[in-house]
Amino acid sequence: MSCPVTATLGVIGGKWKPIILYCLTSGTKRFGELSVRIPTISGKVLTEQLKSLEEDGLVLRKQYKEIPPRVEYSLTEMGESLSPIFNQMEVWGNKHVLLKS
Amino acid sequence: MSCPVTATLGVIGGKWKPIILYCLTSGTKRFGELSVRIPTISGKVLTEQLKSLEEDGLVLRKQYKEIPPRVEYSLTEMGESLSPIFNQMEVWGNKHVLLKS
DNA sequence: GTAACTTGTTACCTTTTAGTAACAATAAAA
DNA sequence: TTTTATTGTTACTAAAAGGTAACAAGTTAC
Repeated sequence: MSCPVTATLGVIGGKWKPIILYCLTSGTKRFGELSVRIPTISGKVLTEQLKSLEEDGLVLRKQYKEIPPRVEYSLTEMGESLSPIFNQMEVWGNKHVLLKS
Repeated sequence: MSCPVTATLGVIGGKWKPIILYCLTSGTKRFGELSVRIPTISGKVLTEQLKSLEEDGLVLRKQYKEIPPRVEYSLTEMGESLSPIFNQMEVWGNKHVLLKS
């Protein structure tokens, strides 16, 4: 594949990944915190997407051996490097969607 | 909805819209040209997505009354304003995906 | 001793999304 | 006169994605 945008979308594209990644740009979050911030995603799907992001090296999963379980998700360096994309989305959304209504 | 990134993704998110929009950043394209540049999308879905993008004011559809039909798609001013987002995706894709292999 | 806490997994079912094939329309080329 | 060209639409089918509910595990609080 020679198109860099297609390549990027292959990793961060889809219905849920961008929002999950964006949530993590404001710092480490537990599973439950992510669920609260993204209320429309089901637990099953959140688990699946986080696993996929971890496999792609964008998200770090840190599990504490406690009961009840505690798991923290954060961005890797590669995940952090996505921030310019989300910054631009933020700028655009403020200008073209939120200020419209 | 108060999150600008969620707002942006509501308009340009999904499996196909980003790539269609990105294709159009390099200028007006006919339906057939888009099909060639995005070979994995079926005609049905391309029609559906273009219609949705048109309804959201990102894409302009210009139909010529000729036989065989000729239809040209281009970005509106609002669609053009997305380019910083795609530029950042281009930068990221080159750096983190394409140069890896 | 029983319930609640948290982060999952799994099985099953529903919904959404997407693919395929047939059809339309008509002027120009073969 | 039959085929080709282009951009769709529609009906039907297949695949992907997502939702729900049950279950697990062990410590702490009731």
